[in-house]
Amino acid sequence: MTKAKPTIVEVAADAGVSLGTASRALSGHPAVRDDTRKRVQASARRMGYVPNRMARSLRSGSSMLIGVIVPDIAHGFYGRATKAMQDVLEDAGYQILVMNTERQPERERAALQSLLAHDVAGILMASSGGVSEAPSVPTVFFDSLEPGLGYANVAQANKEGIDVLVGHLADFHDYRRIAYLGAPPALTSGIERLEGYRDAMGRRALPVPPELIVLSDGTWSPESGTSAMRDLLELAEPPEAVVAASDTLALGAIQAARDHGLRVPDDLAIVSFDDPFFGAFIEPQLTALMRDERELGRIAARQLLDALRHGAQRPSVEIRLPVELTIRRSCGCNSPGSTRIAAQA
Amino acid sequence: MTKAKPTIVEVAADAGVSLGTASRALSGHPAVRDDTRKRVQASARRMGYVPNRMARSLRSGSSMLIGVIVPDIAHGFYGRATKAMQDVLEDAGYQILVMNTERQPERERAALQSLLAHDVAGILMASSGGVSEAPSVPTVFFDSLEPGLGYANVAQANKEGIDVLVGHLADFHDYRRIAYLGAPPALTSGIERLEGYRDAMGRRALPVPPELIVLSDGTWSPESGTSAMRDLLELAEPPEAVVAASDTLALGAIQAARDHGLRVPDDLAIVSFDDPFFGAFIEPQLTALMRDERELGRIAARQLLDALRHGAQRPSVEIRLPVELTIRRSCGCNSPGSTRIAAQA
DNA sequence: CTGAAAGCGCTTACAG
DNA sequence: CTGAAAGCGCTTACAG
Repeated sequence: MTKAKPTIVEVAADAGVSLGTASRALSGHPAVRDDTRKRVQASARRMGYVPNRMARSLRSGSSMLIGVIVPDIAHGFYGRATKAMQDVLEDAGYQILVMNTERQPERERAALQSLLAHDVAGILMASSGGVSEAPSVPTVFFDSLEPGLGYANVAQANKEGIDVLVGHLADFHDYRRIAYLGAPPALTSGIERLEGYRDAMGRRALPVPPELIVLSDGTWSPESGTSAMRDLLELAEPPEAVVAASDTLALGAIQAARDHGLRVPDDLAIVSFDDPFFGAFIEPQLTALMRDERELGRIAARQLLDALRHGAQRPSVEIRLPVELTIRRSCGCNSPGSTRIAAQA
Repeated sequence: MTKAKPTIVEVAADAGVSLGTASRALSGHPAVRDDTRKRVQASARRMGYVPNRMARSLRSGSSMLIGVIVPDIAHGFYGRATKAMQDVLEDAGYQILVMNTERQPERERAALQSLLAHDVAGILMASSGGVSEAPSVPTVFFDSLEPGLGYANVAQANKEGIDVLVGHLADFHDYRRIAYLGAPPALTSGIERLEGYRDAMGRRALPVPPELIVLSDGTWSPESGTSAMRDLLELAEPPEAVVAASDTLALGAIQAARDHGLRVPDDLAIVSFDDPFFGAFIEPQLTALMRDERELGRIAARQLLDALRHGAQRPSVEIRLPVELTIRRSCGCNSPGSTRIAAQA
C-alpha cells in the first residue's frame, strides 16, 4: 500500500545507465566497472528495488521454484517433512510452492497442472494416487512411492517397522493373538504395512484369521481408528494386542478400548507405527516407532537438487529410512524410559 | 521428464489460427466463433497445453498469487490456519506461496521481499516482529497484530480467554495462588495474555507477587515450558494452580510437575490457553480453551479477498475470535465430559 | 566496459 | 470474428 514497486528501467534511469548495464551490475556480472556497479546498487537500494522474479524466470527459462504436493500440510508428518525440504531447498536458492490434495487424486492432478503452469523446476510429492506417468520436470516421490517413476523414491522402512512392532509384542511379551489395525492397502504405507504384518506373523508361525485384520476408511483419522477398533473389540475372541498402522489410528484405538472399559495395556496392548508428537504425554504412554520426517524431507529434497544439478537420466532409485522403536508403556512394558531398537531397511 | 511443454504458439499453429485467437478461444473471450474455439480447445487438450502463469501474470499484471508468512508451518496452529486460508483462496482462483520465518525477524523481512519479488497480489501474515511498515500490497495480519497496519488484523480474544481461565480457577475452584506460565511479552499473544492475567487477577483482588509470573524463552516449546515451570515449583510457597499461555507450554509444565513428583490436578492444577490436538488423550486430560484456527484462517483470507476486490482504503479493522473453555480434568474438575463457556471478545 | 536489441509466453487494445 | 502488433520486466548474446 506504500509505494509502487520500481522496475529495473527506473533504477537504470536513476543511476544514469542503460537497463542492460543495470541488470549486469545487479546480477554480479564481471564486466561492469566498479563505480558503475556501486552507483546502480545505491539507486536500487534507495528505491527499494526488488527484481521481478516472474520476468526473470520467463526470460532466463528457470523459475527457481519447486512444487511440493502433500495430502495435508496441517498434518504433523507432512508439515515437518515440508519444512525440512524447504530448509534444504532455500539454501540452494529455491522457493517452494506447496499444494494440498486432501488425499483426492483429482485434486492431485489439478495441483500438478498448477505447479507445471508455474513453471516449477522440479517436484517433490507424496502422492495419493493421482499420478500415472512421470511429470515433465524432475520429480522425487516420498512417503507414497511410485516405483520406477521419478528420480528417486524415499520412504520409511514400512515392512521392517511392522516386523519390529510385531516382534516386540510376540517375542518379548509372548502375545499370540495380535491384531492389525490399518488403513486400506491403497497407497504404499497402507500396502506395505499390511504386508509387513502378514509377513511378521507368518515368520513367527502365528495364525492370522481374517477377523484380526481391520481397516479404517483411508483418512487415517483417530475417528476412523476408533470405529475400526470397535470391530476388533466385539469379536468373540478379542485380540491380546493390536498393532496400529499410525499414531492417529492408535489414539483412536485407545479411545475405543477406553470406551469399552478396557485398560491399556493391562487388558489389551496397543503399539503404533508412528510416534505421535506428544507420545510421552498420552495415557498410557505409547510404544511406537519414532519417525524422522525431517530427515526424510531432507533426503528427498537433496535427491531433487541432485536431479536438478546433474539432470542425470539414471533409473529411479529407492531409499528407505531406518525405523526405531521407542518402548514406553502401552505394550505392557514397565520401563519408564525408552529403549531403542533400530531396524534398518 | 516426458514431453516438453507446448506453448500457445504451437497450439495456435496446430489449430490453424493466430496466437491471439488461440488465447481468446482458451480464455473464454466471447468474440470467437464457436467452431474455432472448439478446434483450439481440442488442440490444447491433445497437446497437453498448460498456460504459463508467469507469462500471463507478467502481461496481465495480476499474479493470482497470495503470500502467507508464518513462524512455523509445521506447528499445528499455523498449519491448520494456512490450510483454511488456502481453501478459501483457491476457491477464488488464487494460489498461495507459504514462507516460514522460524520466528526470526530477519527471515521475515527476507520472506516479504521474496513474496514481493513473486509479485503476490496480497499477503497474509503472522508476524514475528520483522515488519515496520505496511507492505506495498494489501496485507492482512493474523495471530500477531500490527494495529493500524494492513487491511485487517485478526486474532483470538487473548485477554478474555485468560480471564475465563483465571475465572474458572478462582471463582469456581477457589484457588487464590494462581501463577502464570507464559512467553515473553514480545508479540501480541505474549503481551495480551500476560496483561489478561494481570487484569483477571486484579479484578478478583488476588495478589500477584512477581515470582508468580514466569516466562519461557519465546520458542513456545514444551521444553521451554518445563524449564520455566521448574522455577515455579522451587518457590518457597509454590502456586496452587497454573495458567499456561499455550498448549505446548502446558505440556511442558505437566512434565515438570510430574518430574517433581506432583500429581495434577491433586497437588497442582494446570489449565492452558490453547487446546492441544490430542487434548483428550493427555494425562490428565487438559482443561483448556478450544481454538478454532480454521475459522481464524478463513476470516483472515476472506478479509484479504475483500481488500483485493474492493481495494478500499479503509482504516485497518481488528477482528477477534471468541474463545471457548473446555473443562476436563487438569483443573480439578471431575466431569468426564466437557462443558463449554464462551467468551466473546 | 556499455548500449541497443531481441525475445521469454502470454494478453489485449487496434484494425480490418 | 480474426490477425498483426505492442508490451509486461527482465536477461543475454551482439556490437562497439
